[in-house]
Amino acid sequence: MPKGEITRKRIIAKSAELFNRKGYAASSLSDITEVTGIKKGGIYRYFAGKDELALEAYAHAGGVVNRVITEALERESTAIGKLLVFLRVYENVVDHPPFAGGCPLLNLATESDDGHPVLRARARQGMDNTLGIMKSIISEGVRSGEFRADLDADALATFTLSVMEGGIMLSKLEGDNRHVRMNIESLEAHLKGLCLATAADSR
Amino acid sequence: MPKGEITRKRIIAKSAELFNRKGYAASSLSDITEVTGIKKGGIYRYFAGKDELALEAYAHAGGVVNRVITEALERESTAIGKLLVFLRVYENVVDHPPFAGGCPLLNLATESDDGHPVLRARARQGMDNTLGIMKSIISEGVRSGEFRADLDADALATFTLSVMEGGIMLSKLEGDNRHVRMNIESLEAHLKGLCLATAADSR
DNA sequence: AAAAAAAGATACCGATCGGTATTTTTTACT
DNA sequence: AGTAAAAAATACCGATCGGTATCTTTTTTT
Repeated sequence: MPKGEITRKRIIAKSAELFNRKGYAASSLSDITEVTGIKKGGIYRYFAGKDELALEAYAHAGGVVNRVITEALERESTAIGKLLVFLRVYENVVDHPPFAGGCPLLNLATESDDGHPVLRARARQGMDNTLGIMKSIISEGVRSGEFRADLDADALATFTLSVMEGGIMLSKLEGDNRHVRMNIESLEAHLKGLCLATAADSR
Repeated sequence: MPKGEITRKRIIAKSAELFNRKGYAASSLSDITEVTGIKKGGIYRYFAGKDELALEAYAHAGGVVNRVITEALERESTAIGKLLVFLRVYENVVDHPPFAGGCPLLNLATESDDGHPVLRARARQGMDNTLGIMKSIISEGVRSGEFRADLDADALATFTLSVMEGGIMLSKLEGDNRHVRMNIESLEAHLKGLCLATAADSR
C-alpha cells in the first residue's frame, strides 16, 4: 500500500471523529491539521475542500457503525433480537459509543437538515439504508411467523429508529446511559406485547 | 414600553429562528445583522456576545414551543391524549413547526452535547423540564386509574420524548411528515395496548 | 546511487470571524 | 423647542477562516 494512501485514510478517520464530535461547521481546517498532524497543504493534496473531506469522513463513520451493527445482527436469530441490536450497540453511548461522538447519522441529520444540501443528502442516504435494513428484518419476521401478518413494517422501522435516536440524544445530553437502556426495555415490551403473532390483542 | 426594549426582543426573536435553523456555530454575527436589520454596534449594546444572545434566543424558542404545548395540553383530558400532544404539535413539522427550524431542544442538544457547556446546560434544563411535565402527566394518569399502577413513569416519559424527537428528526431530514404521523399512531397503540389499566396483559 | 515522482511543509491570499471604540442619529423629557 | 440620554450606525481591531502556490523533504523506481 502506497504511503499516501495510509495518510489519506488517517486524515479521514481522525477528522471523522472530529466532525462527529464538534459538528461540521464548528470544525475548522486548523482543528483538522491538529488531530491529523498534517498541515493544510498536505490535506488539500487529498481533498478538494472541507466539504469533500466531511463527506468521506461521515461515510467512514457510518461505515464503522454499520459494521458493528452487522456483526451484532449475525449473533441474533429472532426479528425482535435483531431490532433491539440497533439500540444495544448504543447501550453505553456515553463512554463507549460505536463511533466517537455518537450516532453519525443523527448528528449529521440535525446539523444539515436546514442547510448544507450535499451533507443532508448523505444523511438521508444513510438513514434510508438503516430504515431499509430494519424493514427487511421486520418483513422476514412476518414471513417466518414471528410477527403478526398485518404488521406495518414501515411504521415499525420508523418507530424503532426514532426510539433509538431519541434515546441516544437524551443519554448523550444527560451523560447517562439510562435513557437508552430504558428505551431498550420499553421497545422490547412493545415488540413482545404488540407485534408478536401470539400477542394478546391479535383478536 | 421603551424603544430599546422592543428592538432587543426583535433581535432575540429573529436570531432565535436563525440559530434554530442553521445552528449556533454556523450562524455568524453578519447573519444576525442581516435577519435583524441591526448592525453589529447595535446588537452589542444589548448582548455581551454571541453566546449570551444564543442563550436568550434558545430560551425564547423553547418558550414559544412550550406555550403551544401548554395550550394544546389544556384541550386534552386523558393522560394518553396529553402525551400524544407532544407529538401532535409537530405533526406538520416540515411546513409548519411550532418554531421555525423544528424542535429547539433537539437542535441545541445535538449541537452542544460534545462542546459548548453553557449551551448544553440550557438544553439539559429544557429537556428535564419537558420530561418532568410528561412524568407528572403519567403519574396523574396512574393516580386517576387510567394507567396501570405499576407503570414506570420515568421510562414512559423517556420513551415518549424519544419517539417524538426521533420522528421530528426523520421527518425533517426526509422532508415528509409521515414519520411523525406514523409515530403518533405507533405510540398511541403502545399506550393503549400496554399502559392502560385495562390493558390485556395486566394479568 | 541517481533521478523521478510523490508527499508534505511553508508562506501566503482575500474574506470573514467575533468584538469594540467612537460618532451620528433618534427618541424622550422638560 | 431645546437638550440630555438612549439607540444605532460607522469604522475599525487582531485573529482566524477556507484555500492555494511554491518549495523542501521523503519515497519510490530504475
